[in-house]
Amino acid sequence: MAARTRRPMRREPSQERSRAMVRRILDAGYEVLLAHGYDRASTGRIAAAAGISPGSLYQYFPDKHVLLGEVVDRCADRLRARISRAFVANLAGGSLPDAVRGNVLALITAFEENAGLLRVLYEQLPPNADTRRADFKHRIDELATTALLGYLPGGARADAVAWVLVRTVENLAISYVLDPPEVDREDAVEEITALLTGYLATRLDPERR
Amino acid sequence: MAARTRRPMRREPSQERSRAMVRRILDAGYEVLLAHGYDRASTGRIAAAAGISPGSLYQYFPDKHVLLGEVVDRCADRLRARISRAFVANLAGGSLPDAVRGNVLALITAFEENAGLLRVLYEQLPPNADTRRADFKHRIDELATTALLGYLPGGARADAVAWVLVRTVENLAISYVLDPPEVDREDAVEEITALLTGYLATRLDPERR
Amino acid sequence: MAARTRRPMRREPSQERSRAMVRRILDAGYEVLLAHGYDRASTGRIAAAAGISPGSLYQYFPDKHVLLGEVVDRCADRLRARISRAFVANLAGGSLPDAVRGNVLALITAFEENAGLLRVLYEQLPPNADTRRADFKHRIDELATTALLGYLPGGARADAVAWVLVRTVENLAISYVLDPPEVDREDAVEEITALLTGYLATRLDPERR
Amino acid sequence: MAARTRRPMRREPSQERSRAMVRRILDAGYEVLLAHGYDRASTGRIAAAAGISPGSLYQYFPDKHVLLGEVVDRCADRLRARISRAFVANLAGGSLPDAVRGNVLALITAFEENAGLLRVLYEQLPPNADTRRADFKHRIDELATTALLGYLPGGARADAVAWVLVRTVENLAISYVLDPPEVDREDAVEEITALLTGYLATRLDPERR
DNA sequence: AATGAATGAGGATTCATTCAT
DNA sequence: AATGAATGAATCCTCATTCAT
Repeated sequence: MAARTRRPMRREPSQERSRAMVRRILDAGYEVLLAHGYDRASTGRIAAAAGISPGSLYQYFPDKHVLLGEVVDRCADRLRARISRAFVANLAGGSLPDAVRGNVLALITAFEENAGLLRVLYEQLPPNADTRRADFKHRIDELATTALLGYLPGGARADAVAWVLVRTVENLAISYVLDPPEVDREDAVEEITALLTGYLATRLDPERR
Repeated sequence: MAARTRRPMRREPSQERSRAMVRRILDAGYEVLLAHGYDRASTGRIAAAAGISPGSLYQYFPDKHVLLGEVVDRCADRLRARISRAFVANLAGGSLPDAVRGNVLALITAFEENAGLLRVLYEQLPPNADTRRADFKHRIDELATTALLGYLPGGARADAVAWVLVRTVENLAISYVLDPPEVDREDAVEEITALLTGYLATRLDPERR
Repeated sequence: MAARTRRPMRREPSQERSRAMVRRILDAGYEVLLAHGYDRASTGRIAAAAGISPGSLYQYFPDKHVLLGEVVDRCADRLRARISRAFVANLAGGSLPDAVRGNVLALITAFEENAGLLRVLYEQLPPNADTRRADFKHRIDELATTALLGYLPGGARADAVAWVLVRTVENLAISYVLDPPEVDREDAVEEITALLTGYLATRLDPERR
Repeated sequence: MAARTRRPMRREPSQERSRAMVRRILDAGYEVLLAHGYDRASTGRIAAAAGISPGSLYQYFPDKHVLLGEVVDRCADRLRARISRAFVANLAGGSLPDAVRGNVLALITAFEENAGLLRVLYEQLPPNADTRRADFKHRIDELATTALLGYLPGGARADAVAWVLVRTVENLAISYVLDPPEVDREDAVEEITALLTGYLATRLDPERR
């Protein structure tokens, strides 16, 4: 299977192998995280899931928390990428309500497709990794804030407005997915859209206020 | 094997005593939870905090998770009571914006005064107690929904509207407290109020729609 | 086997039991120390030797090093007691050479009878317990110094003289026991005696110098 | 199974290279031993210090203990050489007390300049290397014994006398360096000299006895 | 009812050693 | 000869739970 290099590897495929191993471990960590939850994600289980020996983990990560931290980072990055794509696909919409509806729908869908991951990120606490989750949130924030600031007038409260909008969409979408109400999906989307549209209309056209 | 108690228990109001003990243990659990976080909340520490022996915990709770579950329940109940009072105090407000602003402010304040508790409830996961947090949320929901349904016309989507409103206020208030944005408190309150008022206006007076 | 106390132990025999357990653990630690050496003295082995479970060690000692520290202390104390008795038995001797010879012999004998223990104390390093061994030495020092200062005039160098004497006897005795030379025991004792007697004679009677 | 080396090894002076490598490893071992102490002297750290891979150690040493054993041997040899030079420089002295004083001083100085090494040899136990330290001692013994036997009459107890003298000087010097008493250096040297001179005088001139 | 000592499985981490390349 | 990744046993310690008293 391996290349039959006669010379002692001048092009260091070890770099490659190492990265593959890290990937494998992170995948295993992710798997264990979803399957057992944060506190049951022991080094033993992760090693087993990665098909390696427990000691080998420490060749690639200094300790368990760093490892799990990177797992969570990867989760977050994936989710962010997914969301990013969703937003981009809906920015070009026509009327304001349509654009908003599209984005809300896209966000909910993105979350629904990653419910397990969302649950880990939002319900399984990395004990002292408040930071990490905050980081994740802030990264989504940035993304959405950037997208929204285009629509807003540069008024003094632009930050506050962006914060309200971003937190509202995100929280509602997450609430809808992680803690589903007994409400039709379409109705939910429609109401969220109305909520945001009304607010946005006010903020986009200050005179109406 | 049976207990070798000589005296037939003097008619002590054991029912009473038992309840007092449960209270004491739950208080200890709460204390430990706040002081050490969920995973460091060991039975030993809780027993010590309650001034009893670890074995005695099992006289009152079948295992650690049930115990901590009830602790979390009590936290939630306390918080709910606190919020309930806040709402009640602000329902009688005059104009719609004033009433909304009052409630938003009350909610944020209530959360701020219980930030530690909130952090435990929202950032420290009871490992498989997804249920529990959902329960907590739902109970707050009920409360607020009840309060809000009074304002809403009995249209088909009343539930959806209530859900949106409740989730929005609560999530925004929690976000503001647990993950404070760089936004003035007054600005935040004002924007949240605007968001909700605009939406409520639409929903309260269907004709405008 | 156990006492059939009907009342919940007003005279706390637990105190007693606890002390017995500590003794048992320390004995086990000593045993393991002699049998396997310091670095192989693992908590597991000690627990096994004590016939208890590893976790139980921590009911009585905060960690392994404290436990082993106390084991070493006990060794040292035993040895010191042994030596103390030996000295006392020989202090009443008649002529100076006889008294010295008696003490040298007593010390060597005491060490010979505790060679294993001596080996642990002098050849098995408690990694950071330099302190501990120094303590042990100093305690023997005190003992011997006290004994010797009686013979010395209160000259300025009394300390130096006592130090030389004590270190010399002790080190020679230990060297003889731990690292036996190819020299007759009697000859060794005789030479050590001569060494010390000559020096003492000089120091006890300054005029001769 | 056999090594698949294509070229017949170019006639490299492998013998030479091998010896150089062994030296490098032993130096690394010494360095690690001084820096981290015996139990922290892991193969990994030694390999790192030698700038080679852990696996390569096993090309030159069958296992860790042999490696460290040789490290200790080298330490001892170096120390012995140092001491040897010190003795030689002081043997030509005039009067007996002067010669003795010179040697005592030289020994203490030599030990002081190698206190770290001394500490490893005397306080850090090679777990079962009782042997090794004894070896070291015996080699110093030989040296000093040889030097001293010149002064001694060939009586039956020459060995015992030499043993007493050597052990006494060495132990006192080591005690002084590793476990410094609260005694002036000069006083200490003077007393040690007196101790030895008195004894030597007796033994060198049997008639006085 | 209460105790609290005892348990023992489980967890994170280290490290001497091996082996495919 | 050299590498260094992989191993896996061993180590220390924690903690939920039980049980004799």
